[in-house]
Amino acid sequence: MEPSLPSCIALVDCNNFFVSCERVFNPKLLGVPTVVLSSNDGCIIARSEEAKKLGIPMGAAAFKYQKLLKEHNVHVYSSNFELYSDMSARVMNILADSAPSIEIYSIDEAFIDLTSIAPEERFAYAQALRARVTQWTGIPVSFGLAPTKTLAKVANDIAKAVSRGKPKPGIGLQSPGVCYLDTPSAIDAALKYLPVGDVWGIGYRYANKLKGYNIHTVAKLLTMPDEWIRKHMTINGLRTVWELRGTPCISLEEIKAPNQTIIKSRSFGIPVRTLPSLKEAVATYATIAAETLREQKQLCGGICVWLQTSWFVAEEHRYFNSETHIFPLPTAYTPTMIAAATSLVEQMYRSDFAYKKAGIMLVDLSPMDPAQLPLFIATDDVPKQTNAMHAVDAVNNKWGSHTVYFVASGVDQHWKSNRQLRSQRFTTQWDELLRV
DNA sequence: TCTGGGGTCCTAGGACCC
DNA sequence: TCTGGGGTCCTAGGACCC
Repeated sequence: MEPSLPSCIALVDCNNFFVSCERVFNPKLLGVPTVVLSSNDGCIIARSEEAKKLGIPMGAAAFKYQKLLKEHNVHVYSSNFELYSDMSARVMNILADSAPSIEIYSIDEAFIDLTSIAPEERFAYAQALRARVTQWTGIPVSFGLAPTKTLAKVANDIAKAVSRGKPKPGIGLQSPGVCYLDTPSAIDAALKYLPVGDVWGIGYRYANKLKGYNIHTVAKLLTMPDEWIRKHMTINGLRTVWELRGTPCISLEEIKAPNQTIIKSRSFGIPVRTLPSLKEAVATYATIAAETLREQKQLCGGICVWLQTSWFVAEEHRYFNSETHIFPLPTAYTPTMIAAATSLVEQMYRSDFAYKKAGIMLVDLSPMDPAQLPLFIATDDVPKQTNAMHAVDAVNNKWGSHTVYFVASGVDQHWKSNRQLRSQRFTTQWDELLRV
């Protein structure tokens, strides 16, 4: 008899999440090919099953598939992150209410720890929870259950295959959208022919490198000695391998660690050539970054700004530059950050380029409370600044973001990203509610 | 042949994830 | 014409300290 496994982690993954969100509010999209584009309508970042069957790859440049999309009447949407974030919160709340403990891993994925549930009840538990999420939110989800996070990812892929009508006979317990790798032999069977590149933690570079050593499947990878893995794939690769062998090395993080950096960057809807427009853009990014910073109750010690042209122009028309400003006093005060960001843009700006993108990064973050104050710098203004930002945030939270804003961000913002194909923000804006 | 030993901090580059 | 945005971690090497 096989011994019972010590731990059980479930990976819950929303199927084709952004497309599924659109479908909740627009049922005519059900069963027809549908895709969602990235910011600035650049890439295809979510595809319905029907769209995948047309051969549209993940991350494809939208303009390259224009013709195919039209020919097959594919429904195309700009991304609507306000909607997706809200739908994500609904899914996560249901999971958090039901599960013993949860780590929200990304906008469409969560790990939950089912170790405390009796092994013989876990499969039915997952089926019931899956049905509840779909019934309450309209979002289809998949559950993969296994002793470690990395194996739960593998199980989740099988669960999705079952949903598509392609079960893998003899590998653990399976039903549409649920797979439980419940025994060592089920795990062995799941890994036997699995390509190494399909494993969580092994990207295409490592997959190529492994191919060079004639290692194509996970089963083969697991025969390699620890020292070899450590040498060629660092400690992270070794953790992945141990996880595949059934030993948990990546723990469930129930409490999200504070960000170490905050990045805001966007491509422009049109090529931007003038300094004032670039300054407006980085002032806008500094403003929204500062909002995120204050939301997280953090201060930043520095700001890094970059400007760039498109990568897809002749080399002599390419330009990238970045500069960092260190604040003498860590801050979350928007005007200070706008001043620093726009002054860095002035330093880097060259009039002979067409800029495609700019961005800012807040670095050296520290907690707002208790703040580490310097000895030799006057801090008299800090309480006033804190109160002012508190008031601005309160107004914008109550009456909608951008109710009060800094004129440095520009008024018409003609450089803004394209997103003409965005659906309504059905769940977060009163004037965009679904009409029946 | 052999050139002291033990540390910290920073940065660039490379890897990964969604 | 048109190619996303936002994150984390590890390692090697150099600068610098006593």
